[in-house]
Formats: sequence, C-alpha cells, structure tokens
Amino acid sequence: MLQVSFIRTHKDQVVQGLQKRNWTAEELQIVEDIIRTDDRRKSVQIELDATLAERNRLSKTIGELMKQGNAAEAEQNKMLVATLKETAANLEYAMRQSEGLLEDLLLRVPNIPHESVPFGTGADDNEVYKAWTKPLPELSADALPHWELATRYKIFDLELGTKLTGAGFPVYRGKGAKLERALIWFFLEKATQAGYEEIIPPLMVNEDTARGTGQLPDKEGQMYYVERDNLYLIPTAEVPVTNIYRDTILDERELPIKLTGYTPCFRREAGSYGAHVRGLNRVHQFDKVEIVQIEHPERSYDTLMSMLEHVSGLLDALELPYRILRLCGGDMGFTSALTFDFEVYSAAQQRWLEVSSVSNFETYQSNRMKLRFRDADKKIQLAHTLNGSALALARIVAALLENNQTPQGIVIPEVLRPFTGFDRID
RNA sequence: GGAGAGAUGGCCGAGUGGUCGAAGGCGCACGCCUGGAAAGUGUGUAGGCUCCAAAAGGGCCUCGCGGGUUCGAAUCCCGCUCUCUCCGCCA
Repeated sequence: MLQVSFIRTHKDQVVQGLQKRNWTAEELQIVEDIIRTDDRRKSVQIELDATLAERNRLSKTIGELMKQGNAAEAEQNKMLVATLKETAANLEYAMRQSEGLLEDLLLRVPNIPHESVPFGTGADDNEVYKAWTKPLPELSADALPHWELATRYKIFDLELGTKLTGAGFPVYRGKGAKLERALIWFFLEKATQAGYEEIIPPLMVNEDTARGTGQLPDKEGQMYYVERDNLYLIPTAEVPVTNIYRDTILDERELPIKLTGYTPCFRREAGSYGAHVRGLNRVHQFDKVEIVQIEHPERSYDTLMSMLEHVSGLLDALELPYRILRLCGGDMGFTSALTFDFEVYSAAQQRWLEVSSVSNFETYQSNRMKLRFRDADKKIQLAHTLNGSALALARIVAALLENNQTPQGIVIPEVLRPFTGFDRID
C-alpha cells in the first residue's frame, strides 16, 4: 500500500494516478478522507503521548517520594496518575479507531501508475509496446486446438483431472509430462544463467505472507484456503519468494536481489466459461517459473527492462511468435505501477494468449512488507520489488502444441530437446 | 497427538518490580596506532510513530504476540503463537 506521507506530499500525483485508473471524482474523495483521518490520528497521538509522558514522570516521582518517606505526597501523585490513566485509555481507544480507519482506507488505494502507463478502461486500450513484425504462422484448415491435440497424442487429460480433483486440474502424462518438466528445467536454467538464485519455497503460506505481497485482503477469494491450519495455497511463487525479505533491512550493496523459483500455482479464479477457457487456457493449477528482483528505486525501471529482455529471450528460444503490451490504467493489477504483458500467438485458436506479466511494484509491496535497505547515507528507505513470469507453463504448452503441429506430430523446439530427450510427440 | 524447557538488540548473553531500550561479549562502521596488516586502542552501532521549517534535540511505543495486576512490568499473573528436547505416528 501507499505510504500516508507520500499521499500527503504528492496529493496531485496520487489523484492523477487514480484518474488513470478511471476513478470517479466521488471515489477520489478517499484521498481527502485519508489525509483527514491521518490528521486526526496525529492530533490524538500528540495528546496521548503528552498524557503518557506525564504519567511516566509522575510514576518516577512516586518511587523517589516513597524512598524519602514522603508518603503523603506519593499518595497524592498516585491519585493524579489514576486520572491520567483514564484519559489515556480514552485516547488510546480513539487512536485505535483512527489507525484502523486509516488502514482500511489505505488498503483501498491501488498503486499509482507510472507516467508511461496509457489511459484506458480495459484490455482493448493496452498499448502494443513491441509488436510481432514477422508473419504469423498459418496452419492448415484442419489444424486442431491444443485440447484436441492433447487427446490425440495423450499429452494431458482434463477429464481424468476432473475425476481425481475437479475441473481445471490437468493431468499430464507420458511425453506431455516430460515436455512440462523440460520447460520447467529450461526456464530455471535460463534464470540461473541470468544470475537469479533458485528457490524452492513452500507452496502454502500464512496470513502475514499473503498480506505482504498484497494477495490479502484484495484477492482473498482467489486463493485456496486451508481453514484448519489457516494457510493459503500460493497463487504464484511471487508470494513466498518475495516475502523471504519481509521485515528486512538490506544493505544497499546487496541490491539487486535476484530470485527465481518454480512452483505449481493454485487459483480459484471464479471467472468466465466458454471457448476462451477451454483446455489449458485457464486452469486452477498450473506450473510457473517466476523471477523476482528487489532493487534500488533509482534502478528499478532499468531492471524492469532487463526482465523484459529475459522473458523475450525465452520466447525467442522457443520460436514462439509473441508481442509485448504495456497495460493501460484500466487493465493493470491493483499493486502494480507498470506492467508489461507477454502474449503468445496461438495459431489454432487464432488468438493471443497471455503467458507472462512483468511488473514493477515500486514501494507498494515493500511498504506492506517492511522491506527496506540502508542507503549510502545510512538512511533507511523502502526498496522496489519487481517480478515476472518466466514463464507460465500451461499456455506455453498450449501454444507450442498448436503452432508446432504437423502431420507427423508435434515438433519439439530445438532448445528443449536436450531436456525432453525426444524431438517429436507422435 | 502426549510430556518438559524456552522465546531479550545483527548474533551470543546478563537482567525476578523503578536508576533498563536494556550490562558484557562477538560482529560491523569510523578513527588512532602501523611502512602495510594483525594485535591493541577509542568512538559509534535497533525499529516505528511524533514534535520542530530543518538540523540539533525532545516525547511516545516496542524485550515472541495479546490481555491483566501495579503509581510503575523485560521482570509478576492469564491466554495464544512459535522454537527446542523426549515419546508416539509417519514420507
């Protein structure tokens, strides 16, 4: 979430940012509400602190008076303290109220979009940051969508997943399972080569962790929740991996921190149904390799670009046609300041599929997480956090199957063959 | 799941009612010493909020978390969480 101090000092910038997220004048009132609530909080605190200071002072004198044998005055001070305690109790109550209200308000304010974020209300307004300039693959008229290919070549089985678990839990088998594993391996290797430290995190996290990266309270309904143990299944490796540095003060020289991790991701996604969610387009469990960076604020946008390069390199290597979108204010995630989406062209479905989302969260997550660093002047400031999928597997598999289908079977991209051990699925 | 022990600053560790945001040590930073280093030596070294235009300086809160007793709590009481040891179960 945003810092109150930032909202106070950059009010115009905050308002403009929220306008980019299509907030109405009425909704924008929250900015004034926040400042007013914070004013209230401050004035209560000043009063409370003064009361407590007086209480502390008097308490100290009581001990001294008793030692001097001045019981009468000591008793008198005890009475004074008693009334101060009552005052303090009331002020503490008011303080908690203001703090609680402030927190509620702050949680409703999304991140302020970066200046380069285009205006817009939805996916149609996203800016094509990097288009695919070469011709798109064209398949013969009898080309099949990936869910039919999956059945033909026994790559994955959604109905079996339904039997075992429920809709949206694919079962990969045979060469399909190997292809999945090869992709994971390939992505992790590339990330390691790019200097990311590999992490195998827990797949379940506690409340504090889910709150740290902003999944709570915004996206509570999208996570699977294990009530008995009060744990959440991770929707992305971002959650446990970024939270490694929750409540941490790093040294400036440790930046950037570069982490990568493969995990299954679990999403309840009570979204839409129909052709667009068929097959692997939208599932409740999918595999993903995530890259995370914790960076100095001055360098975070350069870092974001380097992460785009990294993801581009992966798609180039897989020989998949893709484009990069700069998300508009209306399509951007709640916690992000700037997001680029990668979309791969799925030739059989003849549509673009999102396979990666690379974002700079600036201090929005680190403020909640208390992820800070000591700068050259020994001052403590919030670090910037960034992350990106590199890559999300299910849709990559969908695109690979469709685009690489031939009468002789599915051709495996060159770079994957060392990991799969075969060059075709037939 | 059962029994016991414990939780103090970056780490170790002292502290059983006021003088304790906290001795001492290690580590770290800077300085002195040195030709350079080691050793030695000196100084500094938690975070949040807040007052002040700012600096200097001040106030409040925090000794796992929450509550209670008390004029006053790291210290006493209650609840919770976590860690360790032993037993049980188990990949």
